[in-house]
Amino acid sequence: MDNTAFHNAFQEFISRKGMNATAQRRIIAEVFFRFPGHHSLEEFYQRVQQQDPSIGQTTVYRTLKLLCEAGLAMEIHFSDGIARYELAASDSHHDHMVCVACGKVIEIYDPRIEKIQHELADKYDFLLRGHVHNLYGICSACAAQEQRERQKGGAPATSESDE
Amino acid sequence: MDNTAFHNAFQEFISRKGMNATAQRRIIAEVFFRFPGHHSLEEFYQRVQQQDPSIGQTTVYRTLKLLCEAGLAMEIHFSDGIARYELAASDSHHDHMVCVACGKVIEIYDPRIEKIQHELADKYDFLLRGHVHNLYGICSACAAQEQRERQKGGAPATSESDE
DNA sequence: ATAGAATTTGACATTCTTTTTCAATAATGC
DNA sequence: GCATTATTGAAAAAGAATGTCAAATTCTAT
Repeated sequence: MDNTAFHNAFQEFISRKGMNATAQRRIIAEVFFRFPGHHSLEEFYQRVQQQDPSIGQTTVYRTLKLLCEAGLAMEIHFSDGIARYELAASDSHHDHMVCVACGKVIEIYDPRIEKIQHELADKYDFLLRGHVHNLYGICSACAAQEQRERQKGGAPATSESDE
Repeated sequence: MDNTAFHNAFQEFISRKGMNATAQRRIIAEVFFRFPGHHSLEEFYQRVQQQDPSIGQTTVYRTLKLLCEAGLAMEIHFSDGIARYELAASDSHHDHMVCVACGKVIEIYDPRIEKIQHELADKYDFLLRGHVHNLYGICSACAAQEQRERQKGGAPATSESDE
């Protein structure tokens, strides 16, 4: 996969803001564009460390924010309170099915939803920059588990491990 | 509006877990059911304080978590890192249009999306418990503002007030 | 009603993440 | 090369979420 277009867009944003292109920013953007999925600051920091151990966490944090400002990244939240960052390219999608019992995340995609989103943005006169769409539920494995729990005891403090 | 059904559901959940019904829990649930929209812990705490100043923040926090566990509340996140809680009733919706420039939030609703969500849940074999659907963009007012900024100076540190 | 056991509460402490600060470093323009 | 300005990274600060624990409350069984 070639991320030249992303790098160019970031470069363009940087210079439009009158900022400098630095080695750190390039490396962090590189890692961000090449590391698919939704990851926390910590996870990106780990990856960046492997490329260049001298880069600090603060710089990774700031560069991720910068990527968000540039419209290239999106900050997303599931339900654990940790911010995650994801590529905000038009051909990437931000629809997730999250199991509230085991935390499993499945990426989902439905073109009809994309279409409706654009309609809604038009209706409310918004310039759409991105979206977060999370469906929360119980996956089949956890549902079966819960079923078993419930059949066993009458109502014995219904499993603490709900989170 | 009558929230008896909600109170009953909460009561039922409480006793099913073998917990006690207390005045605090009743008051907090009352405030939660009567205070429409999506609010932070702090906001609920303020409201609860007005009803009964002796109730502590910790208890509000715990009761909101409890309401989530009971499936009556949902924890939602926009992009400021603060958890908000919203009624998770089947006839309430969790679709928001958020302006990333001024922070304005508009509630949106489209029955087609609801329908597709159920289809997707079926497809991936999930028991749907709720969802969060946020569209991020620039509202018309902020878009106009941004346009003006851009035309003025060439690229004078393009407005710090981006958040 | 009342004692005893268990739960709940609320102030405070702790943990964890996010954000700011500031001196040192690096880049840029002259 | 030198002065100016931006950037970096360690550490501190701020802020939110969660844990602790003694005191208060609730429940259950007399």
